[in-house]
Amino acid sequence: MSVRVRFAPSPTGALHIGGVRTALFNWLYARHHKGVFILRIEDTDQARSTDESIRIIIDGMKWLGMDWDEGPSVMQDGAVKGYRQTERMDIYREYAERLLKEGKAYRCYCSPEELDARRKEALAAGRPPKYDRKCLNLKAPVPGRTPVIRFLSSDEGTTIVRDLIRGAVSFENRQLDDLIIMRSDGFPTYNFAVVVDDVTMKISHVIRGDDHLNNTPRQVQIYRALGYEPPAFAHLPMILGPDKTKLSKRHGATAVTEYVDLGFLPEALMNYVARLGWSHGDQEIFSVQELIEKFSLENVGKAPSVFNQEKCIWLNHHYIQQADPARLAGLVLELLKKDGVVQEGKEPDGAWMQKLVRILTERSHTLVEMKISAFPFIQDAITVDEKAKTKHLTPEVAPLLSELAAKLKTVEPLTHDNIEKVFSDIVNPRGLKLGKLAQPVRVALTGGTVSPGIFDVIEVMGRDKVVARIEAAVKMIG
RNA sequence: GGUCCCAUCGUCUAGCGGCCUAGGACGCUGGCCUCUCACGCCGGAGACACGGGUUCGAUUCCCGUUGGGACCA
Repeated sequence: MSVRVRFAPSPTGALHIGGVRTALFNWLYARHHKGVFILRIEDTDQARSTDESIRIIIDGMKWLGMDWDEGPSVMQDGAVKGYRQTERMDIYREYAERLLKEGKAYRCYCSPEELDARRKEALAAGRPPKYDRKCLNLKAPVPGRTPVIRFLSSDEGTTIVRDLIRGAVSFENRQLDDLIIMRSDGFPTYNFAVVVDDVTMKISHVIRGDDHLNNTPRQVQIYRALGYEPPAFAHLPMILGPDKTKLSKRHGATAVTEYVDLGFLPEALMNYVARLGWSHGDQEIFSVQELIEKFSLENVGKAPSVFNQEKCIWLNHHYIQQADPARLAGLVLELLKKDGVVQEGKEPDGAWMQKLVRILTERSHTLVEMKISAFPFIQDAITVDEKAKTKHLTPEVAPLLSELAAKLKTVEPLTHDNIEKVFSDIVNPRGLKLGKLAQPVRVALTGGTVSPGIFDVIEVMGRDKVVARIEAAVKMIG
């Protein structure tokens, strides 16, 4: 059986982590089985759906490197065409008509108020608040009312959902009432639209969040009523926030765009999200290729998992170490431009940017950290931290700094090893430890007490800035 | 409230009856390295929710309790 899977988000806002995980597992499953991955937009909630949201979802997936074989296209003017439910209205109507004709669905004219009243009544009488099928055997339309269409569900026996992750989950049919499949405004309801979509798109495996597990028996019944065998289901456990409730905005960053802004690399986020609910022995680090090779629904767990940003940062650090310096240089440069630290057209030399990035990589957990560490190298002026100044820029180091500045003026070439020699020549005769000179110089050059190795700093910062800043520090001491 | 799902260190997880005095990773922590901060390396604390079964033997199977979650209302 050929694999056809889909990711079907509602375009009502950002692409959040939960959505990414669902998309990722579908994508990995498709790529692993050399199947087809479809992106489909569930925009029947017209009031909340926007093209802007679709574009955000598309951008997010592209950023992560998830490509799809079938899906909507973004036009020149930003409009989104294809693979969206609002373009498929007549298909839903057609299928609903069919059920109606076959006596598997019926029109219902009950108003929301009436339904509500009867529900309360039932509740008060201790009966389950199910729809009472008042309209089931209606002979003629009720004048002045637009009907909804209800699915006639069976009220005996059980419906078994065969789930690749949960096993067989059974539901008593009498618990399920005759759900509305078409609203009075002519729009299909979620449970009906998904089934019609999945049937017409020949979806083989429905991989989605387990918040849909309870909807599944109804959908299974609709599949059968329509004359199709249901696809294979795989309900993924939820991703929770640190307080173990469903991950949401109040838990901090939940949208992919936020992870971009926080300075994450897409491969780090992908690796992290893949390991949420899925594992492959003890392995933590997976390239995209490995994920595709090793991914299997059998190794997806059942328990929900908490999103842990610390671990995601650790992975990001790992991938920053692995990344090509040219790529990192480009990304950091973008951030510097966004901050206005670098002006358009006045970009530093590319080779130099790479040199800079190389000395910053080791201690950067995010691109944003890297960008901040780059400031002293890029900006003309630095601000010297007061505490660092009083601690390290003391009168007794002034002569050492002066001597250093003088010597650095003539060292040729200005390389790590040569600089190290200069430091030794100043420090050794006096019986001082290197740190005695290195820390003050660090403060003089960067304004703070944290930086890459001081010889690297000097080499990359360049003679002019270095000498000027050391001399300025000497003056500062007075 | 009804239905359904879930339950191993703080977190992500390995474990698919004996290999478990429960392994790895993040985080935390002690040390080493060291020009600062990191990185790296070595070590440490830290979990099978509880109670019944089944079995020669349960983290692993079954039932219940408790606790979480989701959906429907």
